[in-house]
Amino acid sequence: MITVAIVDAQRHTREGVQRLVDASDGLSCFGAYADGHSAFEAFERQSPDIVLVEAELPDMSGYEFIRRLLYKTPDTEVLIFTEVIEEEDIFQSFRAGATGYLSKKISPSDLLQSIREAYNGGAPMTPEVARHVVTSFRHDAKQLPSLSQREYDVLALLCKGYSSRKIGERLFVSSNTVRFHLKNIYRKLKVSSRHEAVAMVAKEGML
Amino acid sequence: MITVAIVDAQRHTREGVQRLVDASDGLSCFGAYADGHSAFEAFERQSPDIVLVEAELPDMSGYEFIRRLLYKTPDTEVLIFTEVIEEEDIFQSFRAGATGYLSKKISPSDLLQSIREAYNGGAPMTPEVARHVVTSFRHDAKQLPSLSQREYDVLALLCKGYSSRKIGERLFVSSNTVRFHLKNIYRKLKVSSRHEAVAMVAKEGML
DNA sequence: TAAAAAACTACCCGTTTGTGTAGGTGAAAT
DNA sequence: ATTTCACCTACACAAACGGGTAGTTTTTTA
Repeated sequence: MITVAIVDAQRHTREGVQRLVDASDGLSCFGAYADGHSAFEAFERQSPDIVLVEAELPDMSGYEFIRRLLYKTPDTEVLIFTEVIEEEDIFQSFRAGATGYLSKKISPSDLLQSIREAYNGGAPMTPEVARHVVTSFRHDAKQLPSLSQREYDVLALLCKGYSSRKIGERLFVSSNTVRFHLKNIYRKLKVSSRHEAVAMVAKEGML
Repeated sequence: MITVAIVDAQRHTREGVQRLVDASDGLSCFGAYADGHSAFEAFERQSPDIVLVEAELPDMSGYEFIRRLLYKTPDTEVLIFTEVIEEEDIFQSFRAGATGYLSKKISPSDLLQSIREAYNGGAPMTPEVARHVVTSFRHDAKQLPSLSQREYDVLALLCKGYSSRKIGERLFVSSNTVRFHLKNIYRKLKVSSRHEAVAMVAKEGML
């Protein structure tokens, strides 16, 4: 039996989910709560397997709720269940540890299916959300100045925070050589300091 | 009519997909190709709406295929369709511009459903893949040493690549003051150079 | 095999940086 | 009311850095 809790300010939503879940095979409603604090209170002794939570609760944001919940019970699967899909909120939620992100427009059967999918190691998302997530990985083929293999090695170590000397030790060359490579890297990247280079690598997501 | 092409080394797979697609409503098979080059040749005049491609082709990797294809026709939706799911390959593919990532274990009806979803602005993924993608966003709530507001300002500019002097100009303080703040930032972050600080900010995703 | 590219080392010079020390202001907390 | 904290400035010194020049070896490629 998979236990499901719903945290949502609207009574209408809570009751709807509760009825749906209780009426389905293999799922049972753990509880329904109007805000974050009453949910935490109820989870004091035992937590549900799955929690559906709104992106914005009256007393805290959805991702704050997630962060605090997972701090106590990291194995709970949290699904955002929201009316409005906000680009930034998607990423905040996943960063906080959400397992999925669903629109309230979803059909009842798809909602049940999503809950089961989350329980079975998936990450159910509304198609629109999935597209947002996937496109966030795209770099616009911003192709990187062609660095030589050695330059990549040096740059990689630089981005781990190593100094010229340390990089030299790692690569079995002198620090002079490292600085020589750095000069060429700077030229190709059009920067003029280590921290600029590291910043650019981070921003462009290269390497 | 949505046109679908399949690029896969195995004849068995190509023929299976071709038959499935042609037998379905609203989809038609644009063509089936055993490797990247023959696909590009065929796409010379016109491209299909959707391309299913293996993660590893005989003549190039799946993501190289994607990169080159999208360079010519950015509106094509490419779905990876693969036997083996490799963590790293998922991200490479999405970075290259893949719209979805499917396992060959998928059921025929789910495959058709996925193609339609891709066409309609979604990003179909096998549940396992979705979970990988979503967890990649998680930072383990590694919360950052508490920096003061000013220190955050300085750090932010540093991470944009500015020098002490430039930061000072931006914040209307002397470069000495900037260096003073940097000292304190280093102490709190347990680093001892600008590029280390930038590297840490990038890695931990703070700021 | 010859030419080109990459990798390596070294030295110089002016600037920036890291670190320490020493102090002044104003606002918030006790 | 005193302390704490963030914020600011200044100066000094050694170390590291960025940029230039110059040359050797190794590997790739034509």
